[in-house]
Amino acid sequence: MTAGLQPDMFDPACPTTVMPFQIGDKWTAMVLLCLEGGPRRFTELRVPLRRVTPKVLAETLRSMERDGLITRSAYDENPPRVEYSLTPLGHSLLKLLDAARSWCTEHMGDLVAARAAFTARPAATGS
Amino acid sequence: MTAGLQPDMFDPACPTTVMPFQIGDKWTAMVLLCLEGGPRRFTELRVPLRRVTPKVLAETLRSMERDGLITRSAYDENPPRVEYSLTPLGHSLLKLLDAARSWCTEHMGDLVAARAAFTARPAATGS
DNA sequence: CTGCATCCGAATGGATACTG
DNA sequence: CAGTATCCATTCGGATGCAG
Repeated sequence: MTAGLQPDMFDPACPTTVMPFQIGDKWTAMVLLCLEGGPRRFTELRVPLRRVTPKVLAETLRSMERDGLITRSAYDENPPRVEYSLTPLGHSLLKLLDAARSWCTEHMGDLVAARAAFTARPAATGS
Repeated sequence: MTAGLQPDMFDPACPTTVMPFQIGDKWTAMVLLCLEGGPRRFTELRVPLRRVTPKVLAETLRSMERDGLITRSAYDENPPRVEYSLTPLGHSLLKLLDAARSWCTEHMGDLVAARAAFTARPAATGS
């Protein structure tokens, strides 16, 4: 496979962005997801992650590599090519991420309802 | 139960602090854990969380309440008393947290090893 | 006791521009 | 293409002090 990544893979409008769960840095989980389908190149990752600047993406990738979540393979060609891929450890994290996503799917309604209820509450005892 | 919380429940030296997960804000997960055994009072939470200032704890609690993770019960007594307890939603999150902790337990070795390997690496191609 | 207000410092995340 | 370097804005966590 390794079909191109969908540019709208992480729609900013997606309500899951307000989920109370985070893996690593802000973009770590998304990178994990992007890498799920096979190795990806730096620029390739920037497509669905178009909100991230190269600097931040590089930092994220670097820390993920440091933690053994991904592998960086640089090919000394011209033009240069670098590929990032998931390690077994990264894959195992993916499972956890999946659990988190399940939770989100399952309880998003409650969450939204809770927020709505909370917002509509201030008219209580006091003012 | 509701026995007193252990002051060293979250030892700063605990290596799990470097884990790549986070639920909500920095302290959310710990509050969740503290509330696992039953309702707790504000000051009571400050014992194991002695590193957190009242302001931040209040903020954390507030946002957790907003998300329907906990319930805040204020008793208009003298002296004032306020108790926080987990909602079903909070409990369900606890399960997820548990999954995360399992992952940590299981893969912490890999993580530490990866970091060590990464640190010891810079002597590669170049200087 | 509870927890809000103000001010502050550190850390993140990011924009822009430049290099191998 | 794949980053790095510099600078900047915002946010976050926190210290201190005050109020109900």
